[in-house]
Amino acid sequence: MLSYTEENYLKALLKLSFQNEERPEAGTNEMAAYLGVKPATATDMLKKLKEKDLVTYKKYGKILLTESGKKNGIAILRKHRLWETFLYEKLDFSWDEVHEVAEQLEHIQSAKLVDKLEEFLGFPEFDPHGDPIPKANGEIPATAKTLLSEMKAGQTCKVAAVKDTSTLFLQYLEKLHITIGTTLKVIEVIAFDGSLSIQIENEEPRSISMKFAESLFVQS
Amino acid sequence: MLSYTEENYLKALLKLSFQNEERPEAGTNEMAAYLGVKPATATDMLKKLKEKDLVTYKKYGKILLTESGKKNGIAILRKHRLWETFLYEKLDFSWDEVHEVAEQLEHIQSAKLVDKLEEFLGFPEFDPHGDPIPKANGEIPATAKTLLSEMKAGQTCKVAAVKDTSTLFLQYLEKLHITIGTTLKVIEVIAFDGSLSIQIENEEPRSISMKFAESLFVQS
DNA sequence: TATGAAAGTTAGACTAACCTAACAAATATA
DNA sequence: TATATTTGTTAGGTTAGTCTAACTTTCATA
Repeated sequence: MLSYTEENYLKALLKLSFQNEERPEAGTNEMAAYLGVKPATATDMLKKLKEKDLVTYKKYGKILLTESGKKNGIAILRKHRLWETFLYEKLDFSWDEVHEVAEQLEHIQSAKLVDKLEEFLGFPEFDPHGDPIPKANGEIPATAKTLLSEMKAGQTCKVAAVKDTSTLFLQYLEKLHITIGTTLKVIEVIAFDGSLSIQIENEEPRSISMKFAESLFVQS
Repeated sequence: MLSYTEENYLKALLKLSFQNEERPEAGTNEMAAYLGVKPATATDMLKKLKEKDLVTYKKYGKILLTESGKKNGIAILRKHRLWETFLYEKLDFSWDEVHEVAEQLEHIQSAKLVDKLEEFLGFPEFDPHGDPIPKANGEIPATAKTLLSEMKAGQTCKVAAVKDTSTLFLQYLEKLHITIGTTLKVIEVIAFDGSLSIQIENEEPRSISMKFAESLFVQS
């Protein structure tokens, strides 16, 4: 049985490994920063996780999840994303409100609960942010990797997922009526600053920044 | 903000106060036994709760919830019973499985979550065990107080709530096809041992023990 | 009403998760 | 390559919640 905190370390490591596929290992400071604790605290916990064979860890070395650690981490991510979906779909939470509550709900211990919840939601493949929901067996559905910023003028695409899940960005998306599945047409690409002119569904074209275009995954 | 443990102490005290309306106060040992900790541990925590003005506590004295403590306790009970209802109604959990998971879910912090959940469930007044679900304002719906054992031969009633929520009893009820709302007719009362012969809906009459009859609340 | 049992408290210790301050290793760069 | 910066570790301390063992108060009853 893993503690609340141990689970958070595993999830953090998993998320960090997703952020950079080529380099799935993380450093102590990186972990600490991600979790909002001091590096000394992370060092202690990493030793403990190593004892439990959840991570590979050597003094001054990089940290990597073991098979067991990965399995556990994925299980937590699965719960997190299923709960996010529940909050969004069934309880009418907005895009930017689901994360905080799901952070708590993901630690509820009950195998039956997760599986029943998944069934209740109709076995969704993606959460409200477009992130893939791991299956009970640990499989993770394939996901779009194309950024809106990679699109060329004239191309049409659909919003597949958000890369940046900060409240500010999510609220901005809501204001623009952009959600998962929204159709976007790239009207013009401004070479000068990487900004784009896009058409959201059938609305008037509007300009968005490069930062914005690099924060949305799309599917053409 | 209350800790997980503090919340459990408040809920325990509230439940103990319901068990005996005339005597809403509890003792240290009683609390400790209920929570599965040692009396010394309870003493420590009670001092802490007193500092926070959640209970009235004096050395060697009885313990009582303050207004604030009661309000907090009721809020937790509300969450517990709403989650139980969710698990039973929406996720197909059985009568005896809901409690354990709800014990965890009741500690999730989000005012919005509770209220949205209540709305999603259609503002239920009673949980799967027939216990009243406190409203957002702290009001607790009135509840049946008549025990099946108080019924006389010939009387008909409906099951309103279970007094004993032990797994063994709940599973036995399921086996007998008794649930909240089931109609029971008392055929005969055996003076010798307090056992009853009852008819469950339209099934053949069967005999139940006094212990059984004292564990079910009914409404005539 | 004196006294032994029951109920409750205190003192001291442990663990998990955190911290700060000081130090050590690794890495980047002048 | 020597050194400064970054990264990571160690040592020692804190808090919440728990424990055991010894002690004190209260209460029931002989």
